[in-house]
Amino acid sequence: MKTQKPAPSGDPFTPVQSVRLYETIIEQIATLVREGRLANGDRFPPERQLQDKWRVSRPVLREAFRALEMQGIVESRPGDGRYLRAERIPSPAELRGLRLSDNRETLLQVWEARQALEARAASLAAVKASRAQLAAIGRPLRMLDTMTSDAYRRSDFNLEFHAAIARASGNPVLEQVTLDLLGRFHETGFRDLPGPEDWTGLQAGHQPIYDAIAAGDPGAAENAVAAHFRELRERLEE
Amino acid sequence: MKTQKPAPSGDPFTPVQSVRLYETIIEQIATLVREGRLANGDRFPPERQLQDKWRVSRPVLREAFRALEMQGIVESRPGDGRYLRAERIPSPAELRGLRLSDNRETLLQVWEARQALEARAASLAAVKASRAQLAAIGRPLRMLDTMTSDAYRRSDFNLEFHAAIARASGNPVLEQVTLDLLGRFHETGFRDLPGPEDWTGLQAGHQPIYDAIAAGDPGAAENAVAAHFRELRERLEE
DNA sequence: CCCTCTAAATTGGGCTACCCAGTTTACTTT
DNA sequence: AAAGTAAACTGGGTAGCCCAATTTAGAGGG
Repeated sequence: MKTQKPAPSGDPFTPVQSVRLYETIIEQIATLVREGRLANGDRFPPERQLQDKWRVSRPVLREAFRALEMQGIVESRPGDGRYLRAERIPSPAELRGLRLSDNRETLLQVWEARQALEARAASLAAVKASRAQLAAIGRPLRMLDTMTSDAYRRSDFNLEFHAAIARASGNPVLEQVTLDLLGRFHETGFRDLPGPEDWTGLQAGHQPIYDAIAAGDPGAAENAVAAHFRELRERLEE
Repeated sequence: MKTQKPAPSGDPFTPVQSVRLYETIIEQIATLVREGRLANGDRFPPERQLQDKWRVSRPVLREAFRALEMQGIVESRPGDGRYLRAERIPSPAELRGLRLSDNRETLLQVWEARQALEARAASLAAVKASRAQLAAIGRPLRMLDTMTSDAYRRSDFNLEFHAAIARASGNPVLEQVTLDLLGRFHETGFRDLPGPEDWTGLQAGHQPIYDAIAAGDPGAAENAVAAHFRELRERLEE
């Protein structure tokens, strides 16, 4: 942490979080789709037209479309138009992605979701992992073993280890979702958690996972992941 | 499907997908964070200053920040400034969310990830579901049973059923991730899949899940979900 | 000296108007 | 009828302006 401003959020009266215009525009678009006035491959009306219909400026319109564009819901083709690339528009809550506070509870929740996903990933990896992918899993493990004190880089290697397993599952969807949670997990204070001294314990939990995958035993891999999470969970709950 | 323009994408030479300015700005921001020049609670430099430093217009800056804002990575406070609300900025690929094509393969991948998550969710729901939540699971099931031909509304009830289980898990993170996949699954052509005639088979797969949750048996719930997915998967693979 | 109140500076939210480059469309020409 | 060309249209991007909320600095009073 750096300057770490006091995070001005201590006011008792709720911040009310005024609604941004671009959000209401996203709502409008969602309505458009929900009512069936626009289907999957269709082209949106041009900016200038929507701007007129919804009474907002072009920049605001573009903010909304940009946000949807990044989610893969809309595709923009310069000189051509914008196209719907989804069957439905997720609710604002879904679009927002999950907002995690960094209390112990949400940490455990992320943990739980990760366990479900990574157990599966490990199981698949045990069957499908290539030699290169196996090496990718082993590398951060060895680094983790070698490193001594640098907690920051250690946490990176921990992330790398789990990411490598997700990748080795051969399922891009599983991988992306796991990566996402991995990221959010990092946010939610990775270093708070294992006592700074028992990094060896962490490593001890990783090794069996690697071994099971290397041995090509999906059941063992799944169990090893479950055991790893269970142990860290217990350490966390006390 | 409606007008369904021919989806102008058949050109052999790759579309190259020119990089948008706002994406490069996101890269810049990510770099800022990666290099440690900005940490979690910190405030960003003001728009006018970044605009000067990065040589882009304010609208472009705002598009970038808006996109990050929707992901919960940045918080904007009018009259105050923008704050980092994450430990790291996801890679562009992660930010993009997953782009799914609607071939059979990605469908199976989504399937796999869903199975991992929903089995867990059902297991948790069996232990923690309240009466109201149980009712919420049962309702779409009954509707599914009653309805006859309207495939569209049927698919909605199917979604509702799975969403209710995710919610009953009591784990918001698990719920959100599942919901996200559920949405993408819908995109990827829900109706292609079960033969339009054996909706009863679908219902037959749902019932045991409900029963196991109602009975408070986590193991049975997990197995019921696994069986349900396995069956549909087989039907899909042929 | 400290607290309170006020006014100016700062910051994000939003709009208007303009220019540019790629695409499509319509029209002319061959 | 086919090919070529110019105009119209569309998203990408910029510049400059105003507004409201917030912070900050300073004046004033105890």
